[in-house]
Amino acid sequence: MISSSNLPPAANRGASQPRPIRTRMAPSPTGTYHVGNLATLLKNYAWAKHHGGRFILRLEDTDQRREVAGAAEQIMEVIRLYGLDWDEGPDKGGPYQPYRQSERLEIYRGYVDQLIDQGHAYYCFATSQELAEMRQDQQRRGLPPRYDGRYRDLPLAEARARVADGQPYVVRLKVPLDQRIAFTDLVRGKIEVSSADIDDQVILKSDGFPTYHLASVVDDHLMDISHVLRGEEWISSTPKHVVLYRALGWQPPVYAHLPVFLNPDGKGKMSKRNGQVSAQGFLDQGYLPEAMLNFLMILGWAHPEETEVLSLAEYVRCFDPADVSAKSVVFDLGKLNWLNGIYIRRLSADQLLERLRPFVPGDAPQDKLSDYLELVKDRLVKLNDFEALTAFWYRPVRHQADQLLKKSSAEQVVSQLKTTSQGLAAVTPANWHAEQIETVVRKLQLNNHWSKRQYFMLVRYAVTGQTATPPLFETMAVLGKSETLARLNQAQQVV
RNA sequence: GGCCCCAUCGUCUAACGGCUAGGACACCAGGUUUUCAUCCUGGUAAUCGGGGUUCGAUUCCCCGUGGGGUCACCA
Repeated sequence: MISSSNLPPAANRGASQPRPIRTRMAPSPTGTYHVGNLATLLKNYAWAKHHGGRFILRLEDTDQRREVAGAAEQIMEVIRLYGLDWDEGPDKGGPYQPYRQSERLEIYRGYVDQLIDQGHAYYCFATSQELAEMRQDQQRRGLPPRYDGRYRDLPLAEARARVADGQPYVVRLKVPLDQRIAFTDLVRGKIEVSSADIDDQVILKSDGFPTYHLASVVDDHLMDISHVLRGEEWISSTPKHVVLYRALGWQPPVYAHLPVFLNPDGKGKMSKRNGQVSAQGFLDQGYLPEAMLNFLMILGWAHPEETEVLSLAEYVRCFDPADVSAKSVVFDLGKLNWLNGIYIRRLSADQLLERLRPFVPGDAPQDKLSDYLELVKDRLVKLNDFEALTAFWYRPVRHQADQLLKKSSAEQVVSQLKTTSQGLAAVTPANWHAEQIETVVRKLQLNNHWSKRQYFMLVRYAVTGQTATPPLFETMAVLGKSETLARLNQAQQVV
């Protein structure tokens, strides 16, 4: 055998099969799915697909108290609404099932016992109240709140006696006293902390459920997860996980900690208090899923050619977690709106109409929708703008006298409106087209030497009750002859 | 407060240690136009501060400052 002692360990494995790339997203069914989680999911998905690997969905339902009925289904639903999917998961199974942590309790229990037997974990009998008091006391004295290790050195035999006696307990990880704990983050390089700064984490709760720390480490290992891409807020937990991997004698996955999203005002982690955060909520507002995904792609990451509008396939082709920004990023709604507009305008009339269905108000006439859409398409930022943009066509308008009289006298306005009504009344219903209306109205404007600006705006406001509308003649054509005339008359009455 | 992470236009970013620091959004101005929008053209705008290393720092190192994250029987 050739000596390879001066080669790094990885070199020794060079000849063997490369490890398959497997990533995961592990949502907790405690509420609605956050866009930050969706962005993380997208990156995990892309990285697995980039390598032809597999993307796993795992349910972290280890907190019985916070679990919300139906949340798991909603989360899976919304992920699919965004056009993403997983290769293995709670609903479709897979070679490493089950993918629901509440169904894996015996597995965790086995490793907890092993850790206790090997001296890497211990029973702790401190009550929640006791711990709360301890923390209060520490804070009062200006000390960092920490577990003080009061049961760390209780002889195992005694602890087991107490357990047998029926005393409630948790199991804590026995973190080494003073070691350097290091790991490599794909985004930031080496991160190192002292184990002295790590608390003895609870790994098994008194209800027999594992905590996140234990469950995720065990599952990531057992499910052969190669890369863990997760939010930056996990950086400080990662050393705990590294300690656990060591205690269990396993190799940690490759980590990449992704930037957190900051509120649009730039202050603090994006939160419900400061606006929309739920992935479903953005869809409900009329953001297109593909626009959202595109936005999440370029938030904190740039395409090699700086392309900003790109498909999921292109993203999968180019994405590399090492290229992700290390700094937290502001969730810039302005840019999202811009992208959404682009994606809306890219849709065909039929496609757009289909997407619009849920946003069409009940009182909008179905047979006119495509006419409206034609005129309003360039003005839609979000699909739910449709109602505000089109309501004047099918709902009564109210005129403000001062708006009608803004640019000229009452006599002038009445005369203009009356003349216009008469002129348009002469147009036969069969000829009620934008071109014909335009011919009539333009002729009136020229013959009477009216200001084009003033006159057109007057007619616009009289007919729609608004000062900003789609092109006037098309708008009147879609509105119909009788309604147009009725509104011109109504405006006269107001003056 | 302890620990950790981060720092290029307002925002998201690009720039083997080597150009007038580039692009996009937003903003402003102009064009098209009956308004609004779309579309086109142009413009304002940045390397946090101080020390090093170097012929040369946006880039590497240190300190400061600022921002963020985290310190649960939640994930």
